[in-house]
Amino acid sequence: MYITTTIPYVNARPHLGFALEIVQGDVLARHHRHLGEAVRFQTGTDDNSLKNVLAAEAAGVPVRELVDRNAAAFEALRGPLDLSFDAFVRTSAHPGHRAGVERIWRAVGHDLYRRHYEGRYCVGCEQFYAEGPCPEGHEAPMQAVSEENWFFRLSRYQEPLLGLIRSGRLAIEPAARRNEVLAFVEAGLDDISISRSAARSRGWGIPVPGDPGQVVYVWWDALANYITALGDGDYERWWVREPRRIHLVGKGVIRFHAVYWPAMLLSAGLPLPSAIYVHDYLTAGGRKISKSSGTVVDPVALVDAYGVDAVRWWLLREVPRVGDADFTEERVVARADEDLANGIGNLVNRVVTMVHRFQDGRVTEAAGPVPDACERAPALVGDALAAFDFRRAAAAVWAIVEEANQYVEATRPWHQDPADRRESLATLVRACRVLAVQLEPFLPTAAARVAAAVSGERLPRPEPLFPRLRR
RNA sequence: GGGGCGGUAGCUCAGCCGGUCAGAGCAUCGGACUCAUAAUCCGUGGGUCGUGGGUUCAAGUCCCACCCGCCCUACCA
Repeated sequence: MYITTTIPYVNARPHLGFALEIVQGDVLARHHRHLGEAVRFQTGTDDNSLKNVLAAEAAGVPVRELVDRNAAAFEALRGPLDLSFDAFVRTSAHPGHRAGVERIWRAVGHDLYRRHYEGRYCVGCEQFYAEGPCPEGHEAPMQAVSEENWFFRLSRYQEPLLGLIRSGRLAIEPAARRNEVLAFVEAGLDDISISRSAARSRGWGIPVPGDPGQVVYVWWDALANYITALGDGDYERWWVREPRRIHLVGKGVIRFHAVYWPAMLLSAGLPLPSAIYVHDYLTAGGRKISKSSGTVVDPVALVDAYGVDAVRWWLLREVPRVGDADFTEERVVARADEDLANGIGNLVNRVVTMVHRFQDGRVTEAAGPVPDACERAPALVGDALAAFDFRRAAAAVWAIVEEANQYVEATRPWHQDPADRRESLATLVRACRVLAVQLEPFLPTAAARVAAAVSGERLPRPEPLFPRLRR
């Protein structure tokens, strides 16, 4: 399975919204590796946008410097968020990217033409708008643009796209997003400008092959990363032979991924992604996350404050598949205390403590069945993740904890005779081991701690696995 | 203007093709237990399922209109 996240602009440091996407990708990647499948999980940064140029100008630093610094901050999410991406692609630095963009440009040459264009461009969106203020609320004034650009005959691909999307060969999830894209395509597609003058780009970006006065439109450039970052051999492996090529994207960039990108690929005669999963946004305290309103949440600071387990768990356990989710630190803390400290941590702790108190740390193999949730979890998690429902998947893992605690209450090992107790504790230890396995894609380090706490014939001394964050 | 998605217990939400669907979790209250990070387990509370019509033997569950929120799209003025 080939999984990608979008590659964010690096005009600023990463915020929690991107953390959501990359953690979701990480869970998918870990889950499928767990199943023994070959996985490539790729992320990166969009270095070439005009937005980055303007941010650098505003900060009074060279573009290269600002881009390098912020891109490093994105790549550095790996540690704090426990990410397992296999490749990190920077569009201004990856050795194969520029050549790949040029190759694609030439491959779609039959669909390109030059045309004078006038429009109003929102740098915040990296997109043209008809009139009125930027619908996304970006404050930078619209740029009146009048220049000759390269255009792509998107209009040719209306019917092919409709066929692909309707047939499901290009899956778009959730269904509401698929319908949204269909409605957009059915309304008719205009050709799109895919270059800008080098002057307007301040010389930043990838020059149009054979036309150094023009720079490739940043979206065209950025989308290409999904295949340019694959070397020749990997391209074949991951974009041609691999049947599952999945893009994780936010709702704001759906059109680029579900319309422009597939059309590019069709024009170039290349395979399309197999699925696009569109997640919605996080809000912070009920407000849209934005720099201007001071609602930006730094995922690294959150991890510093509450730990990676609390942050990942909240993102996975509470963010719904459809619809925005509201972030507050209180919810992160409450969820962590409830599920991690009082739930998983306490369960493992009470089980291991009993094993030590009653059996000197020794545990045997369980003869009887484990709680149902242990048996059901793998299938439930698999089904939920196949539907990109991370919350439902996390709930299936959580059910193990719930049933194991119920098992403790039902058997009351401290009142059992030694033989029965040995069986009860063996069952509980086994349940904890299953829990550790199932938890791994979601909370890799926590899962390792759980596994270590219940491994071996003689268990280590119990230690709290999760700190209580409040109370 | 057109299209789409939501509006279900205090909060967050499940409820697919109509007939135990009026539910779960949290919070509240009560009880149990003592192995555990005062953790855990059990029970309880009752909300006209946005509003008004309609179809049906039967509607959160289908149809129509309207109100509210959000999204996509187009832009009349």
